[in-house]
Amino acid sequence: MDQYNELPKTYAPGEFEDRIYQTWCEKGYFTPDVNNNAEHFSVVIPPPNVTGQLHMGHALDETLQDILVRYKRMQGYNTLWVPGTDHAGIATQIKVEERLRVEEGLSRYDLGREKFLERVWQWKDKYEARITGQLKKLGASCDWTRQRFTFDEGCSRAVRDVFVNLYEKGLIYRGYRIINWCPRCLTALSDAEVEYKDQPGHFWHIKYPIKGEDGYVEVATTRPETMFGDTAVAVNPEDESMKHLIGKTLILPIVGREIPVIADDYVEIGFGTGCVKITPAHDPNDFQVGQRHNLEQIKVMNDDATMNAGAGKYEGMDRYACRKALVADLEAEGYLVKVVPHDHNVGVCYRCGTTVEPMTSDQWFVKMKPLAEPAIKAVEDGEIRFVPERFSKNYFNWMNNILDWCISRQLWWGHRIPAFYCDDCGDMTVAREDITACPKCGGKVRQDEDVLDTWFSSALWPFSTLGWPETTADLQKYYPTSVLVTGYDIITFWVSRMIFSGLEHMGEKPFSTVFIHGLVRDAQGRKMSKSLGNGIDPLEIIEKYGADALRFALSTGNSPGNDMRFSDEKMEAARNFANKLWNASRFVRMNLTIDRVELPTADKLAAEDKWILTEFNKTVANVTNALDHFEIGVALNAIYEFTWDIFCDWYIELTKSRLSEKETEGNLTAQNVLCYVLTGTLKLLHPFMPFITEEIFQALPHEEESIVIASYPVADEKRSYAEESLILTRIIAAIKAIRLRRNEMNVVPSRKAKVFIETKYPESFAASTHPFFVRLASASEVEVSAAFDESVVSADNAVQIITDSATLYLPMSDLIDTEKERARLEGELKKLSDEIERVNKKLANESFVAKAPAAVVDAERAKLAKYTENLSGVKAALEKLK
RNA sequence: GGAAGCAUAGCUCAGUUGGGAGAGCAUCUGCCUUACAAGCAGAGGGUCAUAGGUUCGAGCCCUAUUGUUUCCACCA
Repeated sequence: MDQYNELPKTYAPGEFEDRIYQTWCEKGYFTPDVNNNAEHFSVVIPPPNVTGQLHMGHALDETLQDILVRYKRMQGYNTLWVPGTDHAGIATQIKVEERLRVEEGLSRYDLGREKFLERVWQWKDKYEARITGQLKKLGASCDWTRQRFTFDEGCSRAVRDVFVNLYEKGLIYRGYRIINWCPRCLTALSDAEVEYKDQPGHFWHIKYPIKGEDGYVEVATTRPETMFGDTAVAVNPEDESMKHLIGKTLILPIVGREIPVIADDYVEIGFGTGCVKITPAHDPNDFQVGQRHNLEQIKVMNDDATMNAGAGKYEGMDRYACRKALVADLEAEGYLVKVVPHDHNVGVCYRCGTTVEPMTSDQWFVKMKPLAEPAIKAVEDGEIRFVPERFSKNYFNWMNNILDWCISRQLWWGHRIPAFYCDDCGDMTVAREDITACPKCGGKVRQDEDVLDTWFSSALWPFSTLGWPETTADLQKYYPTSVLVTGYDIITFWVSRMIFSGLEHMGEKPFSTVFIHGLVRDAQGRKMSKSLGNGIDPLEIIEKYGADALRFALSTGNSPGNDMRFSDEKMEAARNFANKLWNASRFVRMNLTIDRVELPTADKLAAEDKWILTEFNKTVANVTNALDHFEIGVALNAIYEFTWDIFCDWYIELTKSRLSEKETEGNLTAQNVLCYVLTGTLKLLHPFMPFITEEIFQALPHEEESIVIASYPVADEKRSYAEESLILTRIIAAIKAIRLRRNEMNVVPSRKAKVFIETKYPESFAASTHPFFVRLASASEVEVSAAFDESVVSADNAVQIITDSATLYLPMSDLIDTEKERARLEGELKKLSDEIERVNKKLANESFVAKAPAAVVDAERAKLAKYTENLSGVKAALEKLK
């Protein structure tokens, strides 16, 4: 045993986690051989944004991935986990701008595009390194030789190719459309990037005078300042009360411009005033109406949401200042009918929270319908599967109603759109390589200033990271990837776009399974967020409890798609489990003399050995089954229960007597079984808690160089002994019964007493003469007999305990309160009678006996027999008490 | 407005083909039984949201209701 490490007295994860991770990397365990013929299992990491550091949500996501990846690696798959980060265009740019403003008082314009981008790259390097460090701390078994970044050279190449391909197929176009505009970030946003928040607001009812008449039309609006862009008022053609207005001309108050009344069924009869002001340049619905009626689009705001010349005397005012001033003026001039409070949903920028302004603008779009169709089909046909399945509804809902995707962003940090405009002839060229001269006239060209939506590059992640557009060995081996692990909050942004991108550009789905997890919430169930300040830093947790404990806490009780709460209590429970495993291993380690483990043949195994092997194999089957179904929490729970409740609480105790007899065959057998089961348990647990399992693995006799590359246990039927395990079931029941009775009688454990056992299974209890039983029965000595021997013990001086397989007599008359004992027995009598009645009723039910499976009926009959027997035992005991 | 999830012990949650409900924490009792007090041995505690239905049998399947969370759409 000398060649193996000792285990220090206390579990101190900080002492070994970093060291172990470094060794793993040096040994190259995480770098698969692409030429290995084994079936592949590949995962691409959802690339964290380089905006900052990892939070608990990431820790959960990475932990789940690592569990799957390590599991499959141990099962012998050619396993690859590609790590990387996302440039996160708008989010990162905001961060860097913010820091520039705070620290240097500069804007990005002060620096200029090139210098500003240099700063962003510096930022990226810093945070990418930080994120990488965190992943390593967490134990993520990523292949760092294949690390990628959405804005690295290869990914940029992929983006460029995809853009040109789609453009050439007519699936990317440039158009003057209405888009969501963030006046703070000064960029267009896609529909997915707008969040809706309930805000209190008002309906302002305004009079629009009818030209040539005394009357007026009353319109209601939540955004009066857009009035300057009105080019019509619409009414529903079916609305009898409004019909007479159609075709008339109105005069915009304050402005004095003339606009027509048009008919459009977009207007809902009965809602509001029945008249809707139409502002095609500042409202998506009005834009549609405007298209149908060929209305002029008048933009009344600048990019920063101040009013432009279209707003006349309000030019230069902020939109809200303008609103206030305008309303005041309308009121003063008698145009304001009333103001009604009205709560409504306001779209805000998902990055900065500023209220977005719908605006017409020149932008690039991806035509979605043709791309969405095959993507919908792939999920419908089950080629791609969501776990849990219900999230596919989410996906269908989004994909079926999808509108064209606005992909251009007026930012600097991102993939520049490869469109070149000629100064001379005005032609536009979309090119795979940068050009300087116009292919048509040779004139000087300038590249489009805009960059692409950051999700445009993330959409390509499953194949761009494997080398596409080159046909690399990695791409051939590892695409399509096996599982994508991510939160439900990102299905529309990312998952859906990866699916249609993979199908379009690779001709094949990007992954087979989408494993969805929930959010990590705080102890009160709130979302963790910066503004609430309730975020928990995974590094702090690792510092305090260790990475294994964090991983345990995140995976215990985890069920697919459900949110989870994170709390100190959970961390303590996790750390306690690690500590338990540590100490159990330390116990095994200090009793070892063997330096090689060989499971003894069945004839040498003691009853408890057969029992623990049987239980172990049951656990293996349960764990693998759960993992195969992504039931992470269920799998871990099975390991937890086996480790603590079965292995530690019973088996280790059961081996103590043999371990104390040095150099006997029994001792060696116990050592081997202990080692075999403990090592197997470590392997089962390794995907969940990689560090502690490796540290202990190295301290025990082992064949494989590292537990990382050891093979995952397979349930071994030949090493399961169901029948002989009943022996332990009987003994454990007896021990528990004795403990309970002594506890009820307030007998201190140190007080020794004899136990007499009367049983139908003397062979089972023969084992109980073994010293371990003495120990376990809490300081009792044991005598077994097939029949009750009045001469040794009588009811007058003994407590009787009746279990399924034996009657136990504890001669403790001096400790017993007779009345108490009688009450207890009567309680028992009542309980048994009730049970017998219940079972009798059930068995008397003819349809139950006829229709229920035979096994179930037999089980009930067996129960009845057992209860009846126990009942007579209790009756006899009561009799004797008298 | 459309859709989905959740509702189980005081708290946080498991419960995988329907066969008399479990864990962790908390509470109570007793233990320093030399691997572990980050521990050991026990105990108490639940009309499985409500009402119907299917079934011999429902925490689990179906319907409705209530509460709650989330996603999508969005009415000027």
